[in-house]
Amino acid sequence: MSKLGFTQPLFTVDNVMFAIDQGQLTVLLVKRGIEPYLAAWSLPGGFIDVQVDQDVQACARRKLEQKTGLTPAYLEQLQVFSGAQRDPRGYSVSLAFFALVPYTPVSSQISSATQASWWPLEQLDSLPLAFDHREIIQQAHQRLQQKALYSLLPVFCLPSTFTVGQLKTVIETILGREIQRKSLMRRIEASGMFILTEHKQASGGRQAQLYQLKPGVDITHFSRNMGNA
Amino acid sequence: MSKLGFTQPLFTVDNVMFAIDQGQLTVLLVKRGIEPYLAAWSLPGGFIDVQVDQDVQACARRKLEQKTGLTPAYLEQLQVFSGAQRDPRGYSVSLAFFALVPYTPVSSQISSATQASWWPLEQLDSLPLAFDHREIIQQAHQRLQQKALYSLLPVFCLPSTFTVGQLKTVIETILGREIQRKSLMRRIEASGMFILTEHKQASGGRQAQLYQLKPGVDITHFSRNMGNA
DNA sequence: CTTATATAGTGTCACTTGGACACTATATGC
DNA sequence: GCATATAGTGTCCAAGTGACACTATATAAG
Repeated sequence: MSKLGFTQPLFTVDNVMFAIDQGQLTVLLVKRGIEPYLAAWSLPGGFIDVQVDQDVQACARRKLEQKTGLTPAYLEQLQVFSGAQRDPRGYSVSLAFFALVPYTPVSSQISSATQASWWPLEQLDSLPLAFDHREIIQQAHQRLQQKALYSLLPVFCLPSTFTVGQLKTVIETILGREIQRKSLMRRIEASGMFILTEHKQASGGRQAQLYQLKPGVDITHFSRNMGNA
Repeated sequence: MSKLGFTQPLFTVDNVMFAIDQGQLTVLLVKRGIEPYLAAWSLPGGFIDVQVDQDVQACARRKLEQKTGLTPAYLEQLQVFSGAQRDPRGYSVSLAFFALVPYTPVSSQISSATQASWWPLEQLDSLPLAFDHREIIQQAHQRLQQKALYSLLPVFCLPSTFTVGQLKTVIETILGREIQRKSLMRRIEASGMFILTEHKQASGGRQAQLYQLKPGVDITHFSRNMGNA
């Protein structure tokens, strides 16, 4: 049995927070202000503060708040990325989180020197990213796409009241292809997750019903995947 | 930005390894030889050795090998359990793994003083367990049941060649209810994951076709759940 | 006011895949 | 041979999604 006093790895937390902006799936990144990877873009995260953070989830929320000023609408563990090589400072273990939020501009509301910004996934190829963050983002993206097939998780990319059309667009952006409005409406009703409100107009056309998440409901997992996948 | 030198949490790895023995879903536990929770049963795991373990996955395998003499047929990350209270030695972050293996007796092959043993899930209620390991086991059990609904992952609880009847029994044990043999056969064929061999007899009856996992195949994820769930 | 058009929502049928269950196939033991 | 036990197939039904036509209601142009 191991005793205390062993060399421990560096434990950190990273957040992959997604939002939809102008029909594009975007991820929140911060520009690093210190070595290593100085001035490279990276996932908002950092070391846990055992005095402050009740658990790793709380740590993830705090890091997001501090580095970007945003609070995730949805947050779950993704997976651990680890190894001796991934961080030049030493053996590193990083727990990546996967988060969703309605799009909110972020450029000016951060007090610290670090710069935060939303980046469309499509533009990441040409962006210098720190550590193995490119791979982490890719894993998170896959998870998001998977969940969009068997749940309505993408609602967390929308404001508290939204229309079916908006949700359809968000899901299509995440999946990268079109889905049937009819199928989506069937799921919205079958899930029982939502309540109705008044009306609202969209760009020229019939007014759309506004939906709202019932407080405290769990996300329904459907027994079949959507989108013939 | 955090600097090095911060107090780091204790990072550990735990394994929830399942097998089927005599029609019962069992989990592999070891009796603790040190404080805290001396003499309580616990998940095989421990501290990472940054000199030896290439990553957390390798650490999990090493711990299983050292403490139980077994090598998992399947191993994946479950999730992190963390907090200031879960370990009296200090703020603790534990990455739990979820593992499957064909049942193998384990009592005598361990060299160390720690004692390892398979425990049926049904008997855990009356067993004193260390830390929050009861909750971790429960989470792993849920994950296993979920995966059994949309994949043939339970094959990793069987020897390298097996019959449809055996797989059916394993899945039924995991789910705690019966499934249709016909449905299972449809999935086995549709997955393309298996190849055939000769024959084999079961207790009085027609000989059953023996199947074998194709080397290097990925586990198929079906687009619908099985077992009307 | 009428009409074109754009978006919201419904009706309906086909297709896919699991559930149910009867039926056939092949082994063992009496 | 016959009973029985397990293996495997044939077939119909049920549930949920895809496709797509059709209806409903808003705005804008003439």
